[in-house]
Amino acid sequence: MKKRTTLKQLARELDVSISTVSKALKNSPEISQDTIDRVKAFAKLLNYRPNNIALSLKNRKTKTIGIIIPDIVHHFFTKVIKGAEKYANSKGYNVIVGLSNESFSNEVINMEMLANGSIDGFIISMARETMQRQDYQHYTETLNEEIPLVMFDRVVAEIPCDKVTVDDTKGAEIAVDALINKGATKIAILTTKDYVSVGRLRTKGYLEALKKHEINPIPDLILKIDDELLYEDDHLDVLEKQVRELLLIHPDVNGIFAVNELYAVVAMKVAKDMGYEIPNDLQVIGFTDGMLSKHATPTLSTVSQHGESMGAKAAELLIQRIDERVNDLPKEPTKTVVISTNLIQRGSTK
Amino acid sequence: MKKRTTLKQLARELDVSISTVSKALKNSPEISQDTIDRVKAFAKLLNYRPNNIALSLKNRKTKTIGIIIPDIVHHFFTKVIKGAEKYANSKGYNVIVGLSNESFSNEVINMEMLANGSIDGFIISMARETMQRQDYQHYTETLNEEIPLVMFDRVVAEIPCDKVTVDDTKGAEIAVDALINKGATKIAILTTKDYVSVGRLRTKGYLEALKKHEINPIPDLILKIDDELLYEDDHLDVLEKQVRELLLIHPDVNGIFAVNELYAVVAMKVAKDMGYEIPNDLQVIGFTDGMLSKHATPTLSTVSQHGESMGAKAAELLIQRIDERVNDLPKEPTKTVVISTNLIQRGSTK
DNA sequence: TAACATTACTACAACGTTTGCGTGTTGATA
DNA sequence: TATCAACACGCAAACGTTGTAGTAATGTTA
Repeated sequence: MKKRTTLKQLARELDVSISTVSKALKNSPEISQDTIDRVKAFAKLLNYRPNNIALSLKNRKTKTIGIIIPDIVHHFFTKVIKGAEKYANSKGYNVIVGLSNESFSNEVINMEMLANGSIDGFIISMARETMQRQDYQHYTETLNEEIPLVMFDRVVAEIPCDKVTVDDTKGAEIAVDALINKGATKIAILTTKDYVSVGRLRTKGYLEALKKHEINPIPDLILKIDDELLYEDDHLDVLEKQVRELLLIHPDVNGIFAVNELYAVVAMKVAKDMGYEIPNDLQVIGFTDGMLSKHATPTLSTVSQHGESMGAKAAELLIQRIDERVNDLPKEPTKTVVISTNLIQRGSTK
Repeated sequence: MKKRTTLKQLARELDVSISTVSKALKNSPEISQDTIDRVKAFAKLLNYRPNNIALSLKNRKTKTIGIIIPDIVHHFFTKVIKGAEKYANSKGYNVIVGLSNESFSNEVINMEMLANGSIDGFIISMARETMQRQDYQHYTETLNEEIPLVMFDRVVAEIPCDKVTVDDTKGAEIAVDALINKGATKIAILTTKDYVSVGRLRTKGYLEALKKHEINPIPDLILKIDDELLYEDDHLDVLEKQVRELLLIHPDVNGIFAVNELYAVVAMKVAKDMGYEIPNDLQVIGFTDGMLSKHATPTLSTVSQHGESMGAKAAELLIQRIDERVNDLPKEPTKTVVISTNLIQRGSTK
């Protein structure tokens, strides 16, 4: 294996010491201009570039952050990565992604693979299985080892770390409020099982909006979908069937709020099949602004989560913590940044 | 900053040498069972884990690969990452992602950030700007430094490295062939400017299918869209306008082949607006099987690229090269693996 | 009992950097 | 001409590992 150019090689060929070469490349005043020029010219010739690994070892920091997400084939997470990567890069950091694939053990393994010095900190959104199990040991261990950790979107109160979330409750409330103001009187919600924090919170917002308008919630209209394997192709059928049943039993539903865009699009599809005209007979609002919302027919009104901002904010918080740790600054109390949502009105509402 | 447990600490506390600790943890026969047990117990107690960076420095390999892609908010690339990550992880590798954002300089910067020892090899899909400029210096430099490089999807013949592509020409040909067999007689293509290799190749396939059926290509029906900024929201309007004009001038077009799913979905939308009924009046096939295809109305028939397989294959080729390099094995000639596409028939074709 | 083998360790170098400190050579000053 | 700065550079330690070579203290053999 060819070895890359090192200081040692430059030193040998130039017949000076390694330290001289190192210092010359850094324009140290200890070194004569003459030598500096010689060293630099030769270094350029041999295309010398300092070995990052050696630097990481010496400085005890890697300038790399790890992002662990449940799934990358998912517009929202993708946006978050983009935002985080952009911010991190601007600060000289690289980004390693780990995919938990919604599995607890994958999440643990991924974190262990990285927590051995490969990264300076983590940005994490919990795997579904981790939420179900409520086993957070790997997070606390990470924090015990003083590896900074920032959670986003799917967070949990028990872990004392910085967090970036969306105001799920408020976002849902605003969406349902909008449906009501646009004339919807009987509104269903397509949500997830309660262990998914975002599903729970958005359901809460739905209920609050109803309450505000003095509408009694009807249990039948609250569809808690088991999103296990939802993104696997076959399992959308289940969702379709449930929505169809709902509309058969309650044909006068004239508003649907879905906690993600996929549910919303599927609901629209079913409704259209059943003869509903959107948005006249039935108005629909989703959550998460992705490709589907933009290009569905009709285009889907949706609550935008600003994934890119979330990613950038998470990276910012994390890098602050890293600095704090490296420079032994006093520890600030952990904070939770709430990124506000906003409702994007499109064709699925009046 | 609290320091993590190191061999040195263990050694000091156990009152043995560092090497003894190191060897004990590896069950070296040089060390007595007694000592091995003591060391291991103590190591466990202090939660010792070897520092990866130190190992990377010593072994001169990082067990990390870099993936540079134009954009992560893109279903296809996301699939590729997923496939690559999965394979890489199974081989003990981590994945760093770099986003070029379609910009040449970002691509170069990202590669330079990583080519200083942070990674063992690259998996790359070219930025649009790089394709336009045809400036491949950073690739050749990387190869000169003997850093293995595997290109996928957007590849270029000039660079002597392993490649993973899709049979773009064949895939397009099959799609257009299918349209013809299903009764389409006047088929338009929505493609990109020629510097995008996949656009060029898919156009070629389109032409070949026409030729096979002895249909004369009509220049008007070949829409080469400038996809600069296409994924930025505003610029879809341009595409819409072009498709509308095409259908106004040639209202008897009864087949459309689009080189990606977004073009296809937009085309369907315009056509529906203009009163076409899909698939009866007009059949549409896209390329790349993503979320949009699955959930558009009607669902979109599409040529699947098998992104995940591509990613896995790219990672496999790369890791082979890394092994080859590390173990000083004889260099195999570079190879190009073509992943075959297949046509997924959905609602937009008869 | 001298020579040798075995056991169970330790020392050291190396991976590629950075940096504080030491040092030899100049030229200027007293 | 002895003293001293300034200059220009080298030395060595450190970051955390691993592996080779060396070494005491035993036990075995002739």
